[in-house]
Amino acid sequence: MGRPPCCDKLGVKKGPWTPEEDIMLVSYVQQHGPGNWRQVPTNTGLRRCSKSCRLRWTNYLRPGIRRGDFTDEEEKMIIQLQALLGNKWAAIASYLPERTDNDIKNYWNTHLKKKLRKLQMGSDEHDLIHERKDRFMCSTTSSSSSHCISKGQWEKRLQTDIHLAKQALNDALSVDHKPLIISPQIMKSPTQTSVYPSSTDNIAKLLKGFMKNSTSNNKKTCSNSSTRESSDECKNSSGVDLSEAFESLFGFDRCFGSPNNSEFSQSNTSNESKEELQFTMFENWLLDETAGDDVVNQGKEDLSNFAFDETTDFFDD
DNA sequence: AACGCATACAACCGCATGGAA
DNA sequence: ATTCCATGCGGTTGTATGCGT
Repeated sequence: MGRPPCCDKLGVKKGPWTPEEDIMLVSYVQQHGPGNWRQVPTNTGLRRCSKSCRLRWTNYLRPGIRRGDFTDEEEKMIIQLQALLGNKWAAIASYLPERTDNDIKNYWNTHLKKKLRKLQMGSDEHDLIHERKDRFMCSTTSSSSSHCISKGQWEKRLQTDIHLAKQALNDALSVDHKPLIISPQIMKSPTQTSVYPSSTDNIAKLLKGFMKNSTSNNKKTCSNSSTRESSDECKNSSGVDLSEAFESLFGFDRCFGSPNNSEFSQSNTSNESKEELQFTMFENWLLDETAGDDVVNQGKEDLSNFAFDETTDFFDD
């Protein structure tokens, strides 16, 4: 029996999301929380497949997503984890809570794959290639190795590392599916909120880009690009000040600290009672999500002890 | 300035999985 | 035990943008 399509193909919009659609989706999730995606198109009026809504939320609108350049630390971590786990992007993403699996996957495919290939093919000298292969093997394996090892040893070590990684994953999953925080930046942060900007940022950037585009080219809708630059024009084609509308929707953003997190939140006036009112179920859900990381951090040293120090010169040529 | 190619990334597609009925 | 549904996941595609000629 064939599986029915996840959504009616007729009348379902595809392609890039507009800021208006984003706002509709985020406001819905704010009220109802994520989940029950099947109901989202019906309840929001979005002419999108439920799957598309979920994907848009998890990959772009969800709070806590950091976009843009990957740090060296993140890069190394991805390489390490990819070596251990393979293309298990969701598993890898669980170690980089600010990044989505999609982002990591894209980054791997567009940057890291190439970098590694270059590293392996970069030298004409055969010996040098061997030396680098050995370095690669050393650097992608156990933290405890400070010298290069034979292939057999390397395979054994890899198995051990996989075992450790699995253990760490189990640990992570056993504590209420909280992500394992490895990033030093996150470790250092006194509260999770400072590294957990709301989705406001994501849409704020997007909106600004949209406004820029819509003023110069009304017929073209832009969606999503973190690279879109700012514009002072924040009205859409219908004259609605989207930034204001957005602010009214997401004024709670300031509750999550980080004043530089949101361009919109900067213009907020302090109003405690208003803030309290805006402290919705959605926020509680967010806060719940951020709780308990300290507990998770315990006993996660197996994986966090990966020898980043051994790979610090990984891309040095 | 125009064109073509390369790159980056958002979004889609189809399959897998787990849970409820 | 079986079916159905919701969601998760990884691979792939489409398109905007950048860059070189």
